[in-house]
Amino acid sequence: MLNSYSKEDKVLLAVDCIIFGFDNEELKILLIKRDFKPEKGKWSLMGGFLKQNETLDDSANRILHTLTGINNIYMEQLYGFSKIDRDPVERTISVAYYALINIEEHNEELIEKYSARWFNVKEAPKLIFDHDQMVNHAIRRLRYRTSNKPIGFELLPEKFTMRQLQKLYEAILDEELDKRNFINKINSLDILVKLKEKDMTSSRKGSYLYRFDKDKYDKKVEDGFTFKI
Amino acid sequence: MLNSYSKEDKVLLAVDCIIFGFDNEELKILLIKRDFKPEKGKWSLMGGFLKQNETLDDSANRILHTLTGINNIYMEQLYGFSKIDRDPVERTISVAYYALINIEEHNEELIEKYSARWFNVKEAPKLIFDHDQMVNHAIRRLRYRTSNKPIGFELLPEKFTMRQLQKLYEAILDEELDKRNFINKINSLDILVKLKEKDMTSSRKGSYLYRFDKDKYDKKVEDGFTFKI
DNA sequence: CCAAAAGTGTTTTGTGTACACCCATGT
DNA sequence: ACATGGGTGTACACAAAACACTTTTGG
Repeated sequence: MLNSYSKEDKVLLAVDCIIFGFDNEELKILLIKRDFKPEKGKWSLMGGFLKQNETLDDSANRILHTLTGINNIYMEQLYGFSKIDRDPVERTISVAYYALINIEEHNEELIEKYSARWFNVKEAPKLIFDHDQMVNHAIRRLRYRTSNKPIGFELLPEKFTMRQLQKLYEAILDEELDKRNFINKINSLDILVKLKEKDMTSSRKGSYLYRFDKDKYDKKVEDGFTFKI
Repeated sequence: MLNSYSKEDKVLLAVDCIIFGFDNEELKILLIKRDFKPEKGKWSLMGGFLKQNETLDDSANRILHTLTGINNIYMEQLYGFSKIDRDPVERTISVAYYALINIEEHNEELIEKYSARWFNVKEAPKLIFDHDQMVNHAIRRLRYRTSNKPIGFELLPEKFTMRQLQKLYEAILDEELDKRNFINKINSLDILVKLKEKDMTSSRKGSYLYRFDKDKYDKKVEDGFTFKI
């Protein structure tokens, strides 16, 4: 009877999450201030250890929920980090995930409980272990993914203006985009619904609100459409 | 004193490798026939368990060397697979890697020792566990990567003809390409050296051999060049 | 002389990029 | 009336795609 690979080494497996948000101006990441050793008081990604009865996705979901109070967050597995001494306490392999949340939805109590704070990705402090490397990896992946999949909307409220969407892409890609070209491109994709409502907070004229039409997008994909910005 | 995360679960961490080769006609993968339980006699990816003193890359290199006898194989980490029951023997997380080798270089003895065989990716047998999923993942990544990095050459001998290179891209992308457009594109990249030698095996006229000029490519990249096919 | 693969340019089409003015409104 | 951001279309440049004939040479 074969019921274990008993002579093989077992290791600790951690999951660390790069949580992205967008405040209408800058791309941000949510970091926590460690209140435990090692590196107590330093900034870090939110993480945790994989449990025996969880998948990596389960674990990432649990960790994300713990810090934000939100379920069903958009997330994607990034990469496995395995340098021998990456965690000075004990050999730990970490699988990094990145997640996209609507920054308005986070739970203040939890943010306080974990001494968490949103940082502009360009002004984030140095992080513990190899977490900076994880963040860089996440940004690269985010740039690629948002250019080829309509996931940017995860960072916005359900209703948003064209200007917000453009600012979002500018923040992610870290480059300025031409307003007319951007709008033409988005409109040619034909996956947004223009609402009758206007957002009046940003100008006297007001700007129309849009909504991402997921059903329409899914149908177009079935017919061979590929999102590309 | 803090020297272990003692109450956390530890898990077995496997590394499984999708090994690609190219025989001038088709994209192939190297599979082994398991001579151990579970699933003895079934086809599988080559794999192994991560050891305490190895990184994931180390582990993948070791596994690749074990089967092929080759060192310094081009490889890239793909994804972590973690379904609870993916391995019926014991909870095992597997990190998949894909690797590219020149199919001529493999070691016959080792191939025999592990009952390995090259399969056309389109005609591969059903594999154990979630290995089919890993292979699909690897093919998608390979398509993306070969379109954006000059790694296809890893699958060819050092000297190769334009026809071989085109066939390689056709096999990877699983679509036919126009001969003139392909050659024009490759030439415009200006990263190959045309040799004086001809390959006389494929036609009476013979076709010129080329070599990838890595130094030239690296210099061009420094100057902002980006490979794109 | 013929079969088989190698080699070679031009035209058309589509996509990306650059660019400037009027509109609506609250104060 | 004016300041502020919102909204709109066209021309040009470049890259991708379509496309067919000539060359070489061993048998």
